[in-house]
Amino acid sequence: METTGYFSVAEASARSGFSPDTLRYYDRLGLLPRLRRKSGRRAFSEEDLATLSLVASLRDTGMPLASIRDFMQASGPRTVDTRLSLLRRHRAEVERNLETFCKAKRHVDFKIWLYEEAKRLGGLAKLPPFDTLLERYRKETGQSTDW
Amino acid sequence: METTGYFSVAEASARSGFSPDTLRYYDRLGLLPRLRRKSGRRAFSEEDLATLSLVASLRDTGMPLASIRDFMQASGPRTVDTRLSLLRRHRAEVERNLETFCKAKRHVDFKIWLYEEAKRLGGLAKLPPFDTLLERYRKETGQSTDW
DNA sequence: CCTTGTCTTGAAGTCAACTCCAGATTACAG
DNA sequence: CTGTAATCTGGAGTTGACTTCAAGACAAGG
Repeated sequence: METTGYFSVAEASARSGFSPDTLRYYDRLGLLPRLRRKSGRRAFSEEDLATLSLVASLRDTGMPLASIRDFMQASGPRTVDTRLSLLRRHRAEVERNLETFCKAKRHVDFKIWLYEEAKRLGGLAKLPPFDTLLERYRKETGQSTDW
Repeated sequence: METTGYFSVAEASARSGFSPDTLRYYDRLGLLPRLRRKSGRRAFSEEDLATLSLVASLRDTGMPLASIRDFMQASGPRTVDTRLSLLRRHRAEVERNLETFCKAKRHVDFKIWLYEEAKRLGGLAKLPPFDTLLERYRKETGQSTDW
């Protein structure tokens, strides 16, 4: 149990949402350079948990683990500059991914609308020509169809 | 060259953005059930290109290729119902992914703000306590900090 | 007709991110 | 003190999505 201000792998797993195996894997990859050991066993501090939360966010926005490692291992007098530069580069990438994602989502939304329309009319065969459908969709939903 | 209304792998690649190898791979997985052959070679129709565009959107929103195959192979009298149900299930997933993604992005945005602040103050060590920083960030940017 | 470029296949290789395993060690409850 | 549960390590296995390869087929231009 947590009495020392440090957490075991199992506790860190419960608090971070990563599996124990994934935590050990991340440690091995060097994603947690400040993680300490107590008699051979990993002892996660609050700071390590905060690091894990950032790891999750970077990973969830598509940053490769190798880049997360580079970020986490940045140290020395230029730490701030290095990290800022890595984060800004990543944010640009994230912006592009979000754009791609939303565009693709709009395509999926249109397809759902289209099959709902087909269902209402009683079959795919009964749908009007594609151009007409696009027109109607834009009119009814106000969505752009730029995919 | 395109004279027959059909496209070779290379042409379909140019028009879809998928590599020729990826197109053959997708065909092998069954993502293009309506794709035909002319004397042994793949002949992509306009319809196939439209299918590929949807494949891209489904993939870009995180649908596994096996699920895309299931969607594309749905046929028979219940095609519309089957596809609608798959698409709706997927959209729910997409909604969740988008939520996760945006939350993670906000975390990254905050980190950038934090390192900019550290730079302005002349080092990480000069930053005020974390709670204070969160407060300031919320005030200055109007962003929630729910990560 | 012949060369050249594009296509075909099935199989193997790659890569990222886990995930699992075996065998050894150690902390803690009874 | 002893048994059990959690941890450790190094390494192997898995999954998904490609990517590359080798060997053969064939169409079109010169």
